[in-house]
Amino acid sequence: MLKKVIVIVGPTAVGKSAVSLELGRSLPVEIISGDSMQVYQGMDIGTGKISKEEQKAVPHHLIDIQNPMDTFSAAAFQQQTKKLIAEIHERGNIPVIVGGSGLYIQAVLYNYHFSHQKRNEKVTEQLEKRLEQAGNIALYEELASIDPKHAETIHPNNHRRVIRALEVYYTTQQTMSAYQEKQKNLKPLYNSFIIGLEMERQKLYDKINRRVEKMLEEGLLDEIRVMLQRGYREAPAMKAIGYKELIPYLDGEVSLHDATALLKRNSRRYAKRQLTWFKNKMKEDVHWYTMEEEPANVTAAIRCAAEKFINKGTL
RNA sequence: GGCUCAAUAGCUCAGUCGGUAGAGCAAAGGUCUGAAAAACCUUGUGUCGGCGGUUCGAUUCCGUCUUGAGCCA
Repeated sequence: MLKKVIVIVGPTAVGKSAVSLELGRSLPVEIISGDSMQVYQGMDIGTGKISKEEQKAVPHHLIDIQNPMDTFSAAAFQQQTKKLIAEIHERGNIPVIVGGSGLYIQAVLYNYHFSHQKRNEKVTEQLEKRLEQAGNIALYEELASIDPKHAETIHPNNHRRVIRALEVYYTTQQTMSAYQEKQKNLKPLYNSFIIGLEMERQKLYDKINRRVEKMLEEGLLDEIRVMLQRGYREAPAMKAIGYKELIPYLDGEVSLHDATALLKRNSRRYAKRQLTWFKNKMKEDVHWYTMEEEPANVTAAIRCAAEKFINKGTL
């Protein structure tokens, strides 16, 4: 019997956190953030973290667990989340994973077997150097001769994935497709109830634009200044939307107006990418809810469905 | 009131020596197995301001009207 897990997914700014807090108010749940950027300390406003008080009202996990200097990863998320889920079940609670990082959540729910080899940055760097000298076609052809099947799924311009595939091969002597071959018939790890939140596109975009304005009012620029003072300029986490667009403004390279416009646009495009992931990768598993005029009614309906799911059968 | 210039994609504009059009941005769609808020791929959306005239054929030339900008009164 698989154990129960509730999941809330959806594009940025639809209101996932609010719904999760509502569930937490009346159901025996603990919340696991499924967000690749909320793990980082010191990045609060830009990543849309809920307040410390709200975090206390319901137990929250995987927020502020990582120094921005260190890279987090889908595999690390998977490992920690599986452990957390077991602990939460032991306490007699139901875990609620809420977030918008598709790969992260997918890796947990469908039990992806990542290659045993961690990312090896030295090898990556060497490959990046070679790419610069020899060009992307050369590296791509190298991959094609080693693992033609995997190469077919990657566009030659997608350096990152070409390099990663080569890196896996050179450090483990196994091809990417060999790894994927082994996990053809993966079964879901949990009995999961996946709630998808959506909203009419234009309304979502308006909400995103407003949210960006609000973040600025709340002091996003100061938050970034502090991050820069602490020496995190080159940290991978600073590639997050909200940070990477405003740093050039703080450096005096672009106007605040232009930086903000870019930030809004990137947020909109991000929301669209999230939607294509959830709709196409997890489609038949997601129960969609539309967050329209009366969010309170939708939230109530979701709460009801979640309660039914919790009470159905055994834990 | 007179003169000049403009009016083409959601926006900024290019262009057609007359054969119904194309860039950038915005946008849409998609890919994804250890950076995923990352990285990458695909796509042109149009009464060419309205109405007439010339012409086999007008977005292009001519007239007129409308709107906007500038100049002169």
